[in-house]
Amino acid sequence: MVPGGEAKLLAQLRRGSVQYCVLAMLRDGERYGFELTRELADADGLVTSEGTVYPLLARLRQEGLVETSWQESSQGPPRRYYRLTPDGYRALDLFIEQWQRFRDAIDRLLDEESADGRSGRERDSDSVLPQA
Amino acid sequence: MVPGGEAKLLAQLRRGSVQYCVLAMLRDGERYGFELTRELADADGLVTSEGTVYPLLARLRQEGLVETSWQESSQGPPRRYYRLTPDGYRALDLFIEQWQRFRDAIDRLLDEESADGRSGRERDSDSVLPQA
DNA sequence: GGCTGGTATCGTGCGCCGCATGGTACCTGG
DNA sequence: CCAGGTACCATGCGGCGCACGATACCAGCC
Repeated sequence: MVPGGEAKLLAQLRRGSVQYCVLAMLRDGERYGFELTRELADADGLVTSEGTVYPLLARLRQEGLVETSWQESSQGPPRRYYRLTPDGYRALDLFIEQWQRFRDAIDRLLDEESADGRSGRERDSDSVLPQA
Repeated sequence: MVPGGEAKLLAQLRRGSVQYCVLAMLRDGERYGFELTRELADADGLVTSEGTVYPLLARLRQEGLVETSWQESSQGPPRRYYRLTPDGYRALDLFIEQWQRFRDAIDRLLDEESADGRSGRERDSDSVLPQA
C-alpha cells in the first residue's frame, strides 16, 4: 500500500464534483479565482490547486455557466471576478439533486454491507476474517 | 442544457467510487461479475454496465485486492467468483474513511452557501456588492 | 439441424477532468 | 534590482467509467 495512495484515491473521487463546488461558492456573490482556490484548498477533504481551478473556470466560462468581469485590486494585479449565469444556477441545482441520490446510494451500500446485515446470504463459511 | 447531461454528470461522479462499491459488495462473501453488475445497475444513482464492471474487476485482480475462483453453474456458462484479500479489506476501510470526509466536505459546501451562511468573510470592502 | 434469447465472460478505445508543471505580470520591501 | 506574495493562464499526462463488440454455453422451438 503506497503512501500517498490516498491522494490518488481522492483525486478520482473529486472528479465531477469540484466544478460544482465552485458553482456553489459563487452562489451568493462573485469571487475571483485565487480566492476560490484558497478556499477549496482549505476545505477538509478537497485539496485542490490553481492547476485544477483555472482550467476548470475556463471550461465553465465556455459552457456559459459563469460570466466574468475584470476589476482592479488595491494591491496586486487585476482580478477576474466570476458570477453565475441562469444556466449556472440550473446546473448547480441539477447537481445537488444528483449528488444527494449518489451520496445516499454509496452510503446505503457501505452501511448495508458493513453493518452485519448479512441476513440471508449463504456465505460459504470458509471465510477469512482479517483481524485488521 | 442537453437532455442526458445528467448521465455524463453521474458518470463523472462515479469515478473512483464504483470500484469500492464492488469491494463493499464482496465484504460478506463471494459473488460473480454478472451478479455484481445487476445489483449496481439496480442501485439508485449508480447505473453501471458490464462494460464498466468487468474491466474494473480485472484491475482489482491485478492490484491484488480480490482473488477469484471458477465455479460451474447448473444453468449457463461457468462463473468466476470474486472475494476480498486482506489488502482488499484494507483498501475498503481506507476508502470509507476518505469517503466520509469527502462527502461531509461537499455537503458542508453546498449547505453553507445555500443557507446564507456568510458569517465572517472579510470581503475586501472596496468592491462592488452585486445585488444578486 | 438452425434460430432466438438469456446467462456469463472479456478486450479495446474514447473522452473527460483533476493535477503537475511552468510561465507571465503586478506590486512592495530591502 | 531582486525576492516574494498575489494573481492570472496554458499544456500535457494519467486514470477510469463506459460504449461497443466479441465469444461461449444452455434451453426451447419449429
